[in-house]
Amino acid sequence: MKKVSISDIARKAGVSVSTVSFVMNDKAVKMRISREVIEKVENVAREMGYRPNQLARGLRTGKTKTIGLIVENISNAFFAAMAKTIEDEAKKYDYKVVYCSTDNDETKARELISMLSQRQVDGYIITPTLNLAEEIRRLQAENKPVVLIDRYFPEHEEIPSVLVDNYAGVAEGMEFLFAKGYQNIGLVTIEADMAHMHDRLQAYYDTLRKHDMPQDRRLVKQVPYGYVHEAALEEVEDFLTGDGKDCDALFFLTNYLGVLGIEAAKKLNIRIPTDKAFLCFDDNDIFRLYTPTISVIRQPICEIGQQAMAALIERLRHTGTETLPENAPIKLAAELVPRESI
Amino acid sequence: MKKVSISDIARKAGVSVSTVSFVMNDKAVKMRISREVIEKVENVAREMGYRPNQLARGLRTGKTKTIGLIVENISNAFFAAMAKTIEDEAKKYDYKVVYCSTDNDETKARELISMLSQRQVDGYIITPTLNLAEEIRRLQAENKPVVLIDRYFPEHEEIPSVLVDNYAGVAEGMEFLFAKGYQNIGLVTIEADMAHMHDRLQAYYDTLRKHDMPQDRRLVKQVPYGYVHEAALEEVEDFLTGDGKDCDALFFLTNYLGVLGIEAAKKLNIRIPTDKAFLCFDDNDIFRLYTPTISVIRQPICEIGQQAMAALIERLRHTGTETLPENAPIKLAAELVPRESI
DNA sequence: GAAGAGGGCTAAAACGATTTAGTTATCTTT
DNA sequence: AAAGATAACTAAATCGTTTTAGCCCTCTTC
Repeated sequence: MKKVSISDIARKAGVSVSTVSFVMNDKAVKMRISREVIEKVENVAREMGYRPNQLARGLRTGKTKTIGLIVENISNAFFAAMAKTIEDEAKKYDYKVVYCSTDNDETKARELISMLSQRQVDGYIITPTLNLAEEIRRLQAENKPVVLIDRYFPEHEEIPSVLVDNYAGVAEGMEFLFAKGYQNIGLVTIEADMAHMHDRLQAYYDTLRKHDMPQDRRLVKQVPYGYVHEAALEEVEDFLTGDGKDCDALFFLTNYLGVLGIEAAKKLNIRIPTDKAFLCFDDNDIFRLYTPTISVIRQPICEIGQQAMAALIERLRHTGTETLPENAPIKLAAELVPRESI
Repeated sequence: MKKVSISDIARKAGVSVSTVSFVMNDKAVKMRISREVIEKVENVAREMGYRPNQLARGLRTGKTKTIGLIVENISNAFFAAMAKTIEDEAKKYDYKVVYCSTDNDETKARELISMLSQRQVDGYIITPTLNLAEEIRRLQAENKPVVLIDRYFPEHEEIPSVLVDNYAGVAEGMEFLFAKGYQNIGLVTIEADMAHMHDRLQAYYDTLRKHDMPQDRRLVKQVPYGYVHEAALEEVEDFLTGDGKDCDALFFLTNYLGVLGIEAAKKLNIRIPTDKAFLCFDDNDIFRLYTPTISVIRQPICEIGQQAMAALIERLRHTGTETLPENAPIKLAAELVPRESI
C-alpha cells in the first residue's frame, strides 16, 4: 500500500492539485474556493488518510519546521532534562527537534552540524565544543539562526548564548563554605578549555583572594577529559588521599565529578561532612537521595531551555534582519541548595 | 549566502547536472565519466563547500537514511542509555536516528508516529503504549519496518520485538530472595496494563506458588501511572507503613519505583536490609552508589539495542519480502546483580 | 566505407509539495 | 451590449536531487 499524495486526492476529488493544496493549507477561503469543493476535498483527504510529505514541503518552502539540538551527551541527566524542556518548548511554537550528542568531540560536532545542515533544519541550539565558532559562523552566514546553551564564546558576541551565571554561582558556593567556617577548600574540575569552566575556576580563585586566603594550585585537581569511569575515579581517589588530603571541604565543578566524588569517598571511608564537606555544581537525583544529601549549586535548566528557545524563535521570525538587539550572553542566576553535606 | 546546489557546481564546472550527480555518488566510473571531469567536479564541489540536500535526495529516492526511535521518556536513564546504543549502532549502518518520547501517552504516541511518517523515516524502533498495534500495522502496510523494544504485543506476532525476559528475570530475583531466607516478600509495581509488566507480575505469583507461599494481594502495591513525584512517593510510603509493614523484603518492578523506594525508606527510617531487603528490576547509577548498594536485576540494554537495530536493518534490506523468518519476541536474559541490600 | 561497438557525456522526467500567474465563466455597471 | 469586475478554479514553474534513455563521436572490423 503506497502513501497517498496530493495528486491522488486531486484525481479522486476531480479537482486540480493546486486546489487541494489550498484547502490543505487553509488558504481555500483566500483563494475563493467554494464551500462544496472545500468539503469534498477535505472528505476525500480524510478518507484516503492523507499526510503531507514533509520532505517535498520542505524542499519547496525551504522551511522544515525542525530545529537541531546538539548537546554533549544526551544520556547525561543535565542534558537529558534540557532536551526534554526544549522539545516541549519547541512544540509550543510548532517545531520538532532532532537531537544528537557530540561526546565533547570537536570532529563529531562538526559532522553533526553538517548532517543537520544537510537535513535543512531551520535553526540550531548548540552546546559547543572547542573551536566550533567558525563552523557556527558559517551557519549564520547561511541565514540559519543559532543559539548556544551551557557554553559560549566570549570573543564571539555575534553568536547569542544562554547559560547559567557560572562565576556568580561558584562565588556564592564559596561564600557559603566560608560562612560555614571551612578554611581549606579543594576544587575538583575538568580541563578549563572552554569559557564556562574558566569562569567557574576564576570565581574560586577570586573568592579565595577576596578572603585573603592562599591560592594553592595543589588544591585544584583537574580530571582529564575522556577518561573511562574507572580511570577518572582513580584520579579523584588519588587526589583525596594525596594533595587534597587535608582539605576540610571539596567543591566539585560538575555533576559527574560530584558523583565520582561520592563514589571515591565511599570507597575511602571518608565521612561527609565530618571529614570533608561536599559541594557540587549542578544537581542530580543521586545528590538528593544520598546519605548524607549533597549540597549543590543548581542550574535553572528549564529557564535556560525556555530562553534559548525564545531567542531562537525570535531569530527565526526575523530572519534576514542581520542586526539583532541583544546578543551578549544571557546569564541566568544559579541557586544554592544547602543539604546535609555541609 | 545561499547554499550551493548541484546545478551551481554543474555551471561552474561546465558540465551537466547528471554528471555532477554521478560523481558525487561514486557512480562516475560506472557511467564512464573521464578522470579529468571527475577531478574537476570534485574540486569545484570541494571549493564551493557542496553538501547534498537530503530533502531533495529523500524525495527522489524514497529513502531518508533515517530511523525513528520512540521511547517512553528520553530523560529516564534506561531509555537514555538505550537511545545512545541505538544511535551508535545506527551509525554503523549509516543511518541517523531521530528520537521522541511518548510519556506513555497513547495519543502522543500516535502523533509521533504520524509526524515521523510525514518526515518519511525509513523504519521505526518503538517502545509501544497500549492500543498502538493498529497504528503500527498501518506502518507495516506502507512497507515501513517496525521493531518493538522493551514491550510487545503477545497477540501480534507479525510485529517483531526485542526485550528482556521479564518473567525469567523476576523469577530469578524471587528465587534469590527465597534462597536468602526471606519469607514475606512485598511487590511494588505499576499498572500491569501491558504484557511486559504482566509477565513480571505473573512471575512473582508463580514463584510464590511454586514455593507453596500464600499469594496475598495486599502485599502487591500498584502505584498509579501519571502521578507526580510527590504523590507517587506518598503512595510508596503509605504501603511501607501500611500493608507492606511486615514484609521482610521488597521487590520493585521498575527502576523509578526503586528510587521512590529508597527515598521513602530514607524518610521513614527503614533500615536496608535489616528491616527490609530491597531488590529492584533494572539498574541505575543511584543503586550502585547508595548506602547500602541496591541489588538489581539488570537488563541487557546494549544487547537489546543492538538486536533491535540488527532486526530492523535486516527488514530494511528485504523490504518487499513480506514474510520474514523469525518473528516471535526475542527475549534476552536478565542478570541478577547482588549487592548489599539483600 | 558501412555497420557496429563502445566511450563520454547530457536531457529530461520524476519525486510531492507550494505558489504565481493565468483562464474561463458569470455578474455588474453604464 | 460592451467593458470591467469578480468568483472559482487550474497550469505550470519550482525546489534539488536521481536515474533512464539517448545522443554524438571515434574506433574497429569486415
